[in-house]
Amino acid sequence: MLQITRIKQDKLNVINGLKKKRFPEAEKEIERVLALDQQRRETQTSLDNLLAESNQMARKIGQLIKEGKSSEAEEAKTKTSDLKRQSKDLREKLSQLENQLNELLLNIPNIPHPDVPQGTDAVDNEIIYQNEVKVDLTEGALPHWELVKKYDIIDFELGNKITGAGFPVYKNKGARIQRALVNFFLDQALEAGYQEIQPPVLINQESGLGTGQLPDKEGQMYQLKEENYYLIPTAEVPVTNIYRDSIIDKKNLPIKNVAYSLCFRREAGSWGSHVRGLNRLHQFDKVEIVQIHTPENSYLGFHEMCEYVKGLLQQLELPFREVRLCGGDLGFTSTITHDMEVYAAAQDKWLEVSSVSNFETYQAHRLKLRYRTEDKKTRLLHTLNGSALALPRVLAALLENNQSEKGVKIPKVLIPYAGFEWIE
RNA sequence: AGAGGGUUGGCGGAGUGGUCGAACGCGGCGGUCUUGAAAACCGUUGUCCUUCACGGGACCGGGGGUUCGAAUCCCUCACCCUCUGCCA
Repeated sequence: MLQITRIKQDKLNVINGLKKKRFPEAEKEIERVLALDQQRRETQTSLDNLLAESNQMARKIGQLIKEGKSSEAEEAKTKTSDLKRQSKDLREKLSQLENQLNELLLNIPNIPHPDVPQGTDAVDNEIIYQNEVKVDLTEGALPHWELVKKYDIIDFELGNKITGAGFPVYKNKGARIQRALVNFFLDQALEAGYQEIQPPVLINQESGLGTGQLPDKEGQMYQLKEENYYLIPTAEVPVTNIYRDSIIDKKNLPIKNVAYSLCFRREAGSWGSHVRGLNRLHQFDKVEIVQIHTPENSYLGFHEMCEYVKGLLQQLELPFREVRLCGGDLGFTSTITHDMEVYAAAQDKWLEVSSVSNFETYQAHRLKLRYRTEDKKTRLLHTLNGSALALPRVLAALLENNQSEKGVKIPKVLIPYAGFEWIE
């Protein structure tokens, strides 16, 4: 959520930023916010004055009763009834204004960083890095959805039977390679100084609001109506919400957390014939990294995270590129996002396996996540997160790129984790 | 799931209608003392809104109500604890 003070002080840049993000009617919405805020403050002032008067009267009445002057007290009581009615009205008006303002702000996205390129969709994204790894596919190479059948390691039909589309069953070396990937990713993160967290996979509404999945992505999350809980779409939500409503001691910064979790996404509307096999699932495994920084340091953290993720892909010997998302493709809550895409050779597609973002104060404002400055003031922190990594597409690329007549070769770093060198 | 008890500041813990934003203890911060530290002693110590400022206002789990006045009374929701039930 954007801060009103920022909108006031930096209106033009905010509007331009929203336009870059292709937010419709930016000027109009911002003017509405400012007008509502003006009204809100005026109402608050009148209410405060009224309450101040009431408080004074109440104190006076108490005094009179103590002194035994009951008739004077009664007289004063009748006077206050009018104040009471007025303050009740104002209170209602104020909370209405606050709700309206909140509603409006909740639906205004974050402002992109100046480095974010203009553009409307993925076509306008900027490729800022691509590594040197090349793939030599043998004749008759298969896409991963064929390979998993051939080696009997992932069963999509079985998943359909048990649950439905997008809930695959991992079997044999398929299950073991999953476990290997998770452990490899977690160990790497620990080595890089991340603290490991195992969060709940169900979250309440407040947590969803805190990181901005609500109200923006309500339809994308599975919901437990009975309890009003949501299945997490990413560990970002529970992990970042650990720090909701807190003032962090500066000496504990930066915070670096890593969490492995299952992720659940309805992917409503985005299911189609072009998404096959592991390319898009309703349930998948992901290791997520989260960092919390002071505003001064958050871009150091951002770049560190990008480099870290690239290091993982390099170790897995996968061809990948780093893509800076353009304004139109940028997520609702993000200031800047770099996607890491691996090349899956058999289907000849780049697959997103990680998304590293800096949210600056956008989440922190909703989360009330602050730290104390030298002069003892509280100030919003910056939150960041990234996948490190999401498993299915990494696996898809590994299978497709490393296949040969002999089978699928496991990358060196994973062999100690997997306990085998080939899927055959 | 049923019955009962509870939720107060960073923590512990008073407070059951009238200067209570809240005693007291611990912790934190500043100081005195000390070569330094500890101990002792003195002072200080919540968040948010509003105002250029003085100041004003809100917050004692969340929401609502009673009252001139609520941390204190009532309703409701959430959570925690104990016992019973169920269960990996």
